Amino acid sequence: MENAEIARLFYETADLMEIAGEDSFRIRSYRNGATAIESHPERVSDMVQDASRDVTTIQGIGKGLAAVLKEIVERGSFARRDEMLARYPPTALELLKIQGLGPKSIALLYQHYRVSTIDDLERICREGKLRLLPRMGEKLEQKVLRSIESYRRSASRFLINFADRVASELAAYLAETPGVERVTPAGSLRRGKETIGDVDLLVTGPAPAPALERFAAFPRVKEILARGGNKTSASIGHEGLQVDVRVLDRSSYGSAMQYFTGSKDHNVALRQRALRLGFTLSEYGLFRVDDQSKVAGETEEEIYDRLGLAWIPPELRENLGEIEAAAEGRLPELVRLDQIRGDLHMHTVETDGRYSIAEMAEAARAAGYQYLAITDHSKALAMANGLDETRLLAQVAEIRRVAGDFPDLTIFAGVECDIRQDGAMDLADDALAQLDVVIASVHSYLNQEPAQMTDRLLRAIENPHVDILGHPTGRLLLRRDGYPFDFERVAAAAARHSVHFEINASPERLDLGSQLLRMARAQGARFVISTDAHHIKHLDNMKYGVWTARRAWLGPADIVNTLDPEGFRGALRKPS
DNA sequence: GCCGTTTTCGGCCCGACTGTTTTCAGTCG
Repeated sequence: MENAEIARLFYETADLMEIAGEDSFRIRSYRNGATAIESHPERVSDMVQDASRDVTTIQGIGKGLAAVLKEIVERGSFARRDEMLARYPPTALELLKIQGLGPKSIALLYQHYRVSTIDDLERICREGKLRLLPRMGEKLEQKVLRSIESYRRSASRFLINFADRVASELAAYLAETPGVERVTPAGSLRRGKETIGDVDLLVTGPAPAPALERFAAFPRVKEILARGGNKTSASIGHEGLQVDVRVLDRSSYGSAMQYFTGSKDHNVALRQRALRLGFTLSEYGLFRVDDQSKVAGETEEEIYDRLGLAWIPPELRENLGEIEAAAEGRLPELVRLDQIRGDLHMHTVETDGRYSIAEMAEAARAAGYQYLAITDHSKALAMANGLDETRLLAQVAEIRRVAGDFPDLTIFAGVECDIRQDGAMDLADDALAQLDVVIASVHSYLNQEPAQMTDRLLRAIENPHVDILGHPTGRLLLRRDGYPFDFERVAAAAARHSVHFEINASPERLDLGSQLLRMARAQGARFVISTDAHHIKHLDNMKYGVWTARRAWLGPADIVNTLDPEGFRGALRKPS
């Protein structure tokens, strides 16, 4: 069983326990355990089955959860989960996603009205029955109805490029307020998470408060959700992205940045550390416990410093070992956007791109790159007018010709070759042999059995011409899960054959994601970050790929396209 | 249910806002 699946059982049970009103510390232990399992680089179910291994060596797993793990591996569930599911239907968990309702209210709704689905909840609200329950009223009823609508519309998450664009636009708008000095995004956007639930903007300066008024007057505000002296929340645009704007005093700007950047798990661990050292940490600063005197707050650096830690890059703040690493001075050197020297996956008008080879090269030059690879689709992707061998070789000649006009750039001739149903390449080996770079990607038959998909990918990796595995899981964020396969086996094979995994920087993919990247690196794999550009403006997406790599603790040495053109050429495999 | 530089027992992160109440529980981040 995969770690993600075990973690899901833990999270689900913890949520149900919360509705059941069980001990909150025990619930926290289940959640901590889930996080630990989720991010563990090796399959925990394998450890459970190996008598010589001990799962309690994993931080957050003790005797109790070890027994639970054993039960899960044996029969796919465990006693406490079964007991919870007997008390509350699993659909009740969905109600936790409705804003304004928490576990207590959900328990109450279930007790009084047997509400266990979103549809039940909507009916109860419409009938005016929610307001009859203790501590609930008409306003909550309206809020819940609005929240149901928004939940149904979008499942309330957004692609990172959309959130990033809204944040930049608003930051520029708010920065024009007199008295405002700085506007900075915090939250999951600053951490570079794959998808974003809402955007936090922090505003400071000599007199920042008027920024809240200006925010409320922003033309694209759809609905004001909350309005206080320090914070205004609104949903923006017809998409309804929630943006929270907070105004802050300069003296606590650093602590607020730290606090609102999160993640929650990182902050909890940091506050625990603060307490051990005799401090208490909040969004207002770091204070001594004994006399409440403030010791830090203006900058994040001084807060981390007073806690005996190096400053931790936001992408690492998930409480996945970064605090320990910062304490011991062994934070990794993370790859930076300015270290990327080439983009290795892009399409042209020859298939489904919008620009010519020369225009793409021009855009790559403008992005400051030393090289690029033209990698159009192969013939199996008929819908995209994919290339057969003849057209491909003609394009190679054309690439070589255009390259003459760009003496300062290396233009690699490549292809994004389909991996066929059985793992064969869509183009003949002698054609692939003419190319500098071959990306192999799956675009069809996504519903194969995991074992079949594993064999398919392994066969592709074994083809001596293949250099890169393109968007390796095929996922589309918020739309489609990746196809399942034995990731560890594929990663080990990729490492063995020097086939690099692509980190596809398209915000719709971000594939591989940070979780699998860490597993792949543990197997010895290396990576390229590419944009899969179909348009010159897509080259700008490189930064999202870099964020994803950073979230996986990857450094420049892990990323092959940080090398110069000759170095990169050398890192490609040579057919033996 | 976890964990240990004070601890194998007794702790376990912090504050604002909302709506419903008149002193605060629940939710949220």
